Amino acid sequence: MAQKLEWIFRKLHDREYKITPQRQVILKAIMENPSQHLSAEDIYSLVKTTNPEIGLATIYRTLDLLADLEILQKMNFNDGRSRYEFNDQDEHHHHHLICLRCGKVAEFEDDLLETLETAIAKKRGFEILDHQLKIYGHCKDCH
Amino acid sequence: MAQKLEWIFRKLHDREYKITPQRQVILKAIMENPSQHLSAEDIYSLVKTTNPEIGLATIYRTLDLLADLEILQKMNFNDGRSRYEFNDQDEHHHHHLICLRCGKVAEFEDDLLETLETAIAKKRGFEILDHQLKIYGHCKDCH
DNA sequence: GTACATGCAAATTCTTTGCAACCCA
DNA sequence: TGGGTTGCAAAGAATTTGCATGTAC
Repeated sequence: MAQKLEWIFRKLHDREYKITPQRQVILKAIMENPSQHLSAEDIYSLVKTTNPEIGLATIYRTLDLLADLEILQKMNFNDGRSRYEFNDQDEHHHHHLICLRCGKVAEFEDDLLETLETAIAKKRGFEILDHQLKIYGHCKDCH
Repeated sequence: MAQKLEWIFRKLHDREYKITPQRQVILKAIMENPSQHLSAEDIYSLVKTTNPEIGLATIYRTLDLLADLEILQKMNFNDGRSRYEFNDQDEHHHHHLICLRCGKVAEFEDDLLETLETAIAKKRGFEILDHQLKIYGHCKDCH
């Protein structure tokens, strides 16, 4: 984890972005809450406990930056706000099972899509960079 | 197409919703612009040419209603607004290829996901009602 | 020292809501 | 007729922006 942070700092540094305390605490907050699909507001409240003076605009600007750098992935679950999580390109992609009753979002891993992707790429001349699969339904508890 | 409209009117009627002229023109506008992934504002401008007095709030209320009835599907392409299209449950699901350069959204059909879905359903006890696959990359023209 | 970052508040944008007038069934 | 619907304007919610001040490098 410290290793991951270092890697990110280096990525920022390489592109001449400053490693500000705000950026550090925001990254730490996200890192300490894995698989939480945090919104800007979520991160704001997490970070305000240690850095009360931080502004919500800084959160938004930082999240935008990190998403541009492909460090975070910006996602949307149709609940009116964007949510963010690490974009671990080295790991397998994971997808989301969204319960329409309780709203819980679970994750699952999968490789099956890869065969599908190569087929699409060939057929449509589309260069695939990323994908997102959302499955809606009722989770075990609500079913 | 007239048949589809009739089916929708019947669905509305069955649930005691009124078939107002506004609802009719909104449905027609969406029907006459297939595969366009229209936003509320898009539909507003389409409809205003023939019904200048219509209000944007009516568009939103109608789209909400139609999405609740699963006549439309509400989708999100991270461009800051919701987009809508018919939810043709009888047809095969189609998914989206989103170009990160020009923003074009193309569709493709697929059944491969079904094997994946039954596996998930069994393993996680998750009852699947719907799914959405988005693939990001560069389209043929931008590549 | 300087250009990039931040905090604050105001502005924007999308969407929702309250309410009186309206009109489909 | 009467309750669902509409249009309008105002309210809300999420996100962005302008600008003076602050600070990483």
